[in-house]
Amino acid sequence: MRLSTTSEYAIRSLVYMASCGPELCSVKHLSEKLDIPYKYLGRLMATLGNAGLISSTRGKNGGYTIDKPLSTIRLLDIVQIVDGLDNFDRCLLGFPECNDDDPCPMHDFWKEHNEGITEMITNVSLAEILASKSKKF
Amino acid sequence: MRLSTTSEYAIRSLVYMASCGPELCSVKHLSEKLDIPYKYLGRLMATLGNAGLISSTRGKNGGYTIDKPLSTIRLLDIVQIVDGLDNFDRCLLGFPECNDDDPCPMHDFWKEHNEGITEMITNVSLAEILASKSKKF
DNA sequence: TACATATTCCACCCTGAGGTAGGAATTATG
DNA sequence: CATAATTCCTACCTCAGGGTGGAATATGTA
Repeated sequence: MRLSTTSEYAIRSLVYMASCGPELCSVKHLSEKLDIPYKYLGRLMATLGNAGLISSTRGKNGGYTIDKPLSTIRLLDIVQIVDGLDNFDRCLLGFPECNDDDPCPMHDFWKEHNEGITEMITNVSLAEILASKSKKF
Repeated sequence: MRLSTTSEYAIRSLVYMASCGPELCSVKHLSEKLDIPYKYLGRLMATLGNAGLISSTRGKNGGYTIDKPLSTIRLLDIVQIVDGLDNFDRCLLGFPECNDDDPCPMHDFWKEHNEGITEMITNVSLAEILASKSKKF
């Protein structure tokens, strides 16, 4: 019942970048601010860049920036790029066919939570997350 | 947002055993009925036995049986034995200190789902699961 | 040129899932 | 009673994938 470490890194990095506005964030800066391994974060940011979620600038004073409206970047998009969506909207016992008509033994107990989480990651965007009162990244 | 494969195996096996009543279930029988790798299931059942959740009988016509009231075996107990509880009641972004007073950026969005799931696995027992109308194991 | 930064390739460690090989206990059967 | 069959049990081995670090390369700025 958790995200992968990589997804955690990605979300935290993007939330921090969003909080910094349009200015460039280098991997080194992000790594130090968020206490994320530098090399690993470098590759993760490249992945997010290749997916079109962020854009990069090389050379001195380079870095990454978010060049899309924050409300268009949903949690779902981030997780999908990093980990895929196989672990979401999934039968708790792993049955490929599990629904109201042909439920697994856990279906009735799992359904509401599964749907709630799926709805949450689908609808929550960086804009909503930034509006929270958190002091952490 | 899923259980480990091993936890899935454990729950499915115990639900099936519960549905069989007090009679012995061999690993071979369970493996074939539930389509779970034989050797892997053997070790898993031994683990559940060592933890006291089920009891074993060796020799011909031997197997495993549940000798406790089904209402006393909670989903939490099963998952705890197999995987531990580190992945439950956990901050979505991995912060060790995350609560209403010092929340992470995702806290407000994750809290209700986290609490709901924790409450579900804590309160649902094999007795309730057996009462469901599922035809799968 | 010198430096800072992104980007890519390779090697490593740990864990989960699964397999191989045998030992220990109990029962069926000649 | 003796032996074979069945079953639990335990110790290692393999393999893939996630997370990590080192090193080298590409690309831009001062």
